[in-house]
Amino acid sequence: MELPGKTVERLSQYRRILYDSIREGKNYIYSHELAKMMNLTSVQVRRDLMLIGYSGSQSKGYVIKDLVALIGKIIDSDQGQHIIIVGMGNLGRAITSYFAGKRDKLVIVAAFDNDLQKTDRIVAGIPCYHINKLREVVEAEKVSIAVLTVAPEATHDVAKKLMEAGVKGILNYTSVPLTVPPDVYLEEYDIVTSLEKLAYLVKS
Amino acid sequence: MELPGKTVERLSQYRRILYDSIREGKNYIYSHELAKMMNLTSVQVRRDLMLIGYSGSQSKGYVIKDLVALIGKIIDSDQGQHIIIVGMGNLGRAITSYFAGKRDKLVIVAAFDNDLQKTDRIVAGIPCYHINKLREVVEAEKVSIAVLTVAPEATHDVAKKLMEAGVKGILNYTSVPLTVPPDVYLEEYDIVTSLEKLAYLVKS
DNA sequence: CTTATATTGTGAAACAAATAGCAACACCAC
DNA sequence: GTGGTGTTGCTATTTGTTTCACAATATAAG
Repeated sequence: MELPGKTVERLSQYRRILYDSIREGKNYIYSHELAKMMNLTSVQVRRDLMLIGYSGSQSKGYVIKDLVALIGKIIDSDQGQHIIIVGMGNLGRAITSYFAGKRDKLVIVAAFDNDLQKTDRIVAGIPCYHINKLREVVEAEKVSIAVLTVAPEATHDVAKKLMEAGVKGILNYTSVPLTVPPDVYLEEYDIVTSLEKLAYLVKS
Repeated sequence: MELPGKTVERLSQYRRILYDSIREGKNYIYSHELAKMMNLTSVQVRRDLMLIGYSGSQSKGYVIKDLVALIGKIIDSDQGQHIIIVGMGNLGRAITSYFAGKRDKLVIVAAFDNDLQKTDRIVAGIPCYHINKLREVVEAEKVSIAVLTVAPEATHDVAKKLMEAGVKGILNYTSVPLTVPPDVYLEEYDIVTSLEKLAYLVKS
């Protein structure tokens, strides 16, 4: 099953909201309720759920627990996936502490930096190694995803090392656009670009 | 002129790359060179430039200086725009130090927090106020854009305050989806969602 | 039982974005 | 000059995503 990227993003967010609903004691939810909480239309919610083949009850809506389980089957891997943070500056630390323990199936297992002050220690709760141990750790820990928060000038070099070590997903927070082969997946979010886009929109 | 959102994002990135090229002493650039640096096709570059009405020379390519100037006319406001960071935790500080001085026409003028340890001081180079001074500062400094990095439970409340104070663009880095009226622009980037999307892609 | 209401599920239309294809043109080598 | 090459600019097409419109269905009320 080949899901549109946007749908996958929304599934992740549906799940988070549904966890909250479960915590509040809800068992069922209507498409328009979920839509309202996510600031989109009920049609879009139903379309997304149709794409993953989930059916609700026409009077009670969707069974939250079942839906969460199905989203889990789609997004999560049974054995979980291991993540590393490369570049333990402000942003790297922020992401690490923010994410810590948020998801069962996604675990940040290590961080890397080239600053000897930070390496071979626990930083923000996870072990931080020198960048030259990257390959070793990636292979030993079976790391599949890397978050890239290094300085711009190091980006290309580090990205190359990551791919050579076998990382298949890169979340690039640097301002340098990357090129990856087709078997590697890349998500890029640049703060300056986001702010400039807003500046353009606000201006008009 | 109504530009596609994706085109605006790319324009921001073209400009950054073009600055580098100028620094290297280049005066002209071909669509395929720019495309290669950004990991897209030359057709896409030319179409973006067509949309903003820029014409290059058929043999020498585009005049970098002129192109940068035109992108500036589209994205920047003459008088510049003022930005605030709301929530001076790890992420807020990371964004502040990362962005500081990166752009002439976009200036971070203040930060806000509810932690008295951080307020009424300079944090990461900018003045940090208590959140209850938000409206006052937004009006005094003519702030048009806010970066939201507060705790999830405070998100809705703070977003409401921002809009009441007259902020027209919100960059939401919290995990809580926001709803905004049509005259306010919103960009949302959630780390968990990005990682889960990668997890889905890597899995298959 | 019948009707009114609220919901899901989905084909079709509309919209947005990326890609392909090609004419027009400038330059170079000869 | 003339032909070859490499480039831009633009139209048409394809692809991906969202929205519309409505049939089907379950429930509740009369």
